[in-house]
Amino acid sequence: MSGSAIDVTLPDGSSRNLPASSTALDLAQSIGSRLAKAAVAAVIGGEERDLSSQLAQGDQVAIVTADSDAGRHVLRHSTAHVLAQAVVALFPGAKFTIGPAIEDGFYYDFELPGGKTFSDDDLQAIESKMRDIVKADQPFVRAEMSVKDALALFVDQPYKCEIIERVTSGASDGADAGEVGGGDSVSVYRNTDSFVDLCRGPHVPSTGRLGHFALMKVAGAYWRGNEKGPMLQRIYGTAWESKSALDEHLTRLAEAEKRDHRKLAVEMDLLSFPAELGGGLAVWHPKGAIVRKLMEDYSRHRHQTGGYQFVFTPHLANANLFETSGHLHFYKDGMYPPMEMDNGTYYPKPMNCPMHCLIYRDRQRSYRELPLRLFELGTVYRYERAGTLHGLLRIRGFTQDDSHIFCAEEQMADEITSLLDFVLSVLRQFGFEDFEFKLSTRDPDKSVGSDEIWEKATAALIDALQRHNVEYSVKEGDAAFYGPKIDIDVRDAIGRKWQLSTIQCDFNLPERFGLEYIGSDNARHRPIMLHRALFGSVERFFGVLLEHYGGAFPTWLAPVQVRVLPVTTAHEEYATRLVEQMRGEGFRVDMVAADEQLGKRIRSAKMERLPYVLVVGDDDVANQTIGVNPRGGDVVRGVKFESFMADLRAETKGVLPQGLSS
RNA sequence: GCCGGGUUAGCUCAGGGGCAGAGCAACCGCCUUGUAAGCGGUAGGUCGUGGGUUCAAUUCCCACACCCGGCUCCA
Repeated sequence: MSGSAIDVTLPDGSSRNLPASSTALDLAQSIGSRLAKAAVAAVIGGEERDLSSQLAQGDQVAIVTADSDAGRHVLRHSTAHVLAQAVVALFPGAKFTIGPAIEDGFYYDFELPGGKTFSDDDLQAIESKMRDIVKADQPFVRAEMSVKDALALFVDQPYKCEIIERVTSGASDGADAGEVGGGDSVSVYRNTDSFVDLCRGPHVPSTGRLGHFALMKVAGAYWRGNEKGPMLQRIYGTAWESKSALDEHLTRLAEAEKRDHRKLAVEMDLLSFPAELGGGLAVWHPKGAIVRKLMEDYSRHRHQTGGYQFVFTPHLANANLFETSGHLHFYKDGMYPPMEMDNGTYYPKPMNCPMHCLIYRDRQRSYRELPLRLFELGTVYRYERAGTLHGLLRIRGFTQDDSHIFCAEEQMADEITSLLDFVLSVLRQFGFEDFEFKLSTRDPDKSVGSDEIWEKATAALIDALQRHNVEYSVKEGDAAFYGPKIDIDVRDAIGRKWQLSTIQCDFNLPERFGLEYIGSDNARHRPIMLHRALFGSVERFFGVLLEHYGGAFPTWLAPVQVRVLPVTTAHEEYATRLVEQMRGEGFRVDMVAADEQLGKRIRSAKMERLPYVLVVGDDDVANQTIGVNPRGGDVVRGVKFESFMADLRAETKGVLPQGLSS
């Protein structure tokens, strides 16, 4: 081995001998030209660096390729720089702020002179300018400089100066670190004589490595996410390692758009949001209502057999109740305004828990009654700010599948553990298989109760998660004001994540309401309260389900399960007999008479996403058979009607108890 | 709440200071049909609401309601 050579170690443990002062790109080159072509950055000694970084003797080096998560992150971050350069070139005087890579893409926030805003036409012009920059194959040249020099360099860019000052003064909350790194010096990346951006990197070697991107939309965004700060103009884009990856992404977006629950709800005549009713308030049409009812029936069935007791509580309550619970203190702005009445002030309820506390407190409780599980499909009203409403997913009046479990402290861990089983089992019935767990902990500024009880409650939740042996992430400071919680996310049929269920531990409301039970020691004790919702909001869950199934509800949930189509009028009598028999067994069935051609009627049924279309003609009348056209399957002619019925019964059996299937 | 865009027939959308348009759906005929759009006809509108400019406003301006994309918020 010559003295002027170095050895570096690759991720697989092998080592490689290179000439001294070789760069990461040289290393990639020496491994293979295909790798070098795919390379966008390197990880040297655990740190993400540019490909132009020089390697030293003994370095651990991994080449980051464009088709990895880390590689796409680099591509997107670099593309954001190109966006900034294009905007600065096209809009003289524009101030650029931050431009990070995000899931599937990137954005960059700008402030335009005179408070101007971007239009869709601007977006096209900017994208075209970006393509010029890519074509010019400008290098990304890294430089480190002192804070003083950097401040001088960005003298016309107040937001950049603010970032530099915050990071170097140690005031950064971490969000800025992605831009500059930190320490006494900062790094910048220069593309041209006129364009240089503050950045930690790494970046691709040159803009020619980019190109599979698209600008998606323009939106307002607050500087530093601060509602009281200036409103900036944000441009969102997406960027990928190849044309095919970009196309796939755009196809996924189109697929998601097709599944949009607001669109499907109109197409399938499920529900609507009449403007006359006011924002965020829905009315349920018969076909949406039957699906919702089935969901609720299933929920009631599971709760009834799961040891819960049903309760009902009113929609309004005296302000005193919400003062006791603390809701008025923490969420007054999110509550509907009060109504003054002869004997006091009343509010529409934003939560059911205070009322369940009153039911508990109505009489003295014994330890023998615990855990006491109260369940209600309780409709609540929350004054969501106008700009936050979003179909069924963010709505002002909604129904929670809400339970409050009152238990002794020593029962808490077991109760949470069995609750997790219960939640997952219910969610699985709706076709969800992929779950993620999040533990939210206390925010000292927005909470009540002693440190001690918060620690106990958090420990109980962690214990339950560990007993289930599941991975979970921790969200610091995300808890409710009364206690920590576990939230459960699910992935839907096309891989999107939705937060649905929540299990919350509460030592505080029992104290505020003075809840007690008499223990076996004949002394008074304070119960623990567990809040939990599986669907969360029935409306929101319905919206998620609609997108998850793309409108094609499974047979047990479908508004119409079977449609019978007589080939001609002559077969209508036979068709009617079949319909009556199926309805007699509780199935949801209809018939469309032969006023239109069969092909047209089949098409309509398919567009309505019906699970089964039965076609009956001469052969079928003669042989007591049907033609079965199942959703997503092949047509089978000459099926014995009884055989189809046996399959249909088997398919829907056991979800709901007898008598609740419609 | 903030920034931007939007609202025309039941739905999807075109149009544009001077008689309001299409496709699908609906309704009425004809066709009697074997697995994803048969043919013909009819009807359907205070162009989101209110105000303003104008000889004239669905079109331009303002306000409000609702919707969409984000931001912020989300017990």
